[in-house]
Amino acid sequence: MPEATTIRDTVRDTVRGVTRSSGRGAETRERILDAALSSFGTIGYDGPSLDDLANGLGIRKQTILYHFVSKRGLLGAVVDRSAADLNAALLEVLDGEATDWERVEALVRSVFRVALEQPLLMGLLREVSRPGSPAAPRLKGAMGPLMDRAQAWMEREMDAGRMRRTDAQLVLISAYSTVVGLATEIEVLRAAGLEPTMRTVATRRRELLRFLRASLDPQR
Amino acid sequence: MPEATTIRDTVRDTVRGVTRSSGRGAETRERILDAALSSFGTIGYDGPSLDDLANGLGIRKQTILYHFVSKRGLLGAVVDRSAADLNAALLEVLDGEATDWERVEALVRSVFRVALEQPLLMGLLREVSRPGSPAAPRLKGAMGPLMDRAQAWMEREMDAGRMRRTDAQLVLISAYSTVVGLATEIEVLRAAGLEPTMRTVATRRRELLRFLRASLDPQR
DNA sequence: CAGGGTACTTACCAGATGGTCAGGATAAGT
DNA sequence: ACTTATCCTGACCATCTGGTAAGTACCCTG
Repeated sequence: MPEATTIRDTVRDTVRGVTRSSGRGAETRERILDAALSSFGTIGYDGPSLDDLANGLGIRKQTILYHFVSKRGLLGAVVDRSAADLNAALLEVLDGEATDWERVEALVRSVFRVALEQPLLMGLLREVSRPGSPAAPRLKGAMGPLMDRAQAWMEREMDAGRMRRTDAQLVLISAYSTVVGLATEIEVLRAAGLEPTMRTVATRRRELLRFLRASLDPQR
Repeated sequence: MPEATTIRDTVRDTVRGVTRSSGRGAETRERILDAALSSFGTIGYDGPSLDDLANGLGIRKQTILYHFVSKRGLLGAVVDRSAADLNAALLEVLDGEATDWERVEALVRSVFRVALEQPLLMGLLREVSRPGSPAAPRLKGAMGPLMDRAQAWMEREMDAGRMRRTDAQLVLISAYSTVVGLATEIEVLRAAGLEPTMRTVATRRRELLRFLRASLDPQR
């Protein structure tokens, strides 16, 4: 049975990885997740073999499979953990007291802060944005609710006239692409032999804010 | 000898693919290149196996290897052909009569036109921008001269005071990232179920032009 | 018609990869 | 001391993958 392995095992694969999350071997588990995030985020899901990952950790591949059942299970766990990090950063802002345009600015700054602190996470995002990526649905599931919430909030703001009326989803996607593109840009800079400076990032952030302002701000 | 296969066979692999380029089987060759561009540009170099590609074409995998010697040779040929397309579009502008800022605008429009007409090519660019991609050096070799020329031209303009003085390379990379990011954005839009509209592209182009203007235009 | 180059194929293979299975070690509970 | 659950490992395997070897069919040219 070489086919029909798309939805079924995506579900099955993570039953164990999710439920049992603390105990003696939790440390190893985290180390595996860190290494996987690093590798998946840079060279992609198919980049490292389980043996590669295991060797890098001084561990046998079977240990990885013990913790995550399958390679896709590992990917799922990595995506889940990273999405949780992003969600936490964004929820903090969404639950904060900033209002209207301030809140948009705060959201953007928050995302860019995460991008700077955890470039690997951005790499994973970019990787996951690829068409064929097996993690795409997983990420959609993990980040979807937040996106829906953001979209709903924006539409409420629009209804109240505090935000110019446009397609909220389109704006969100555009913003998302900018952030993911930032990861790409950093990689390209590195490939060209230039260390990414703070200036690059700041420029992009300014651009994104300007774009959002142009799309959303009711005055002007 | 499992290692040491980076530079040597990149060179060797394409000897045949490049030299013999017309004849009876040239049609098959082009069909293979088309399919490879499409697959590499969407799901990456490791995405399709040679069997996948061959099956999609109703051909045996050995036929592909006959024409391109190895899978990397195929990738090299795809990158070369795509880079040639891009080069042609850009050279047309560079050799044109537009001057100063007009020329920058013409270049940007030219690139975006190519991006719209050949989205697959953009996909390949994005794919190639990934850190581990085996095609990165190849693209660098194929596009490098043009980039150098553009950079030299920009620096001449700067010396002549017709262009504000900044790091030409940085500006080029930024522009490149924007274009590649556009490809990503289109993919994300598709993944979200939205057909990419002309509006998205136009917005991005306007942003890029504004960015370039802000970076380069001596007045303002 | 002999000979050689071109285009393509069948048969086959060595290595890598994800994954299974049957343990072994250690600490905790009874 | 015996059991049990957790964590980890060695041995093994089925499959897939890029690649090689050895043809076959079809021209064209002498």
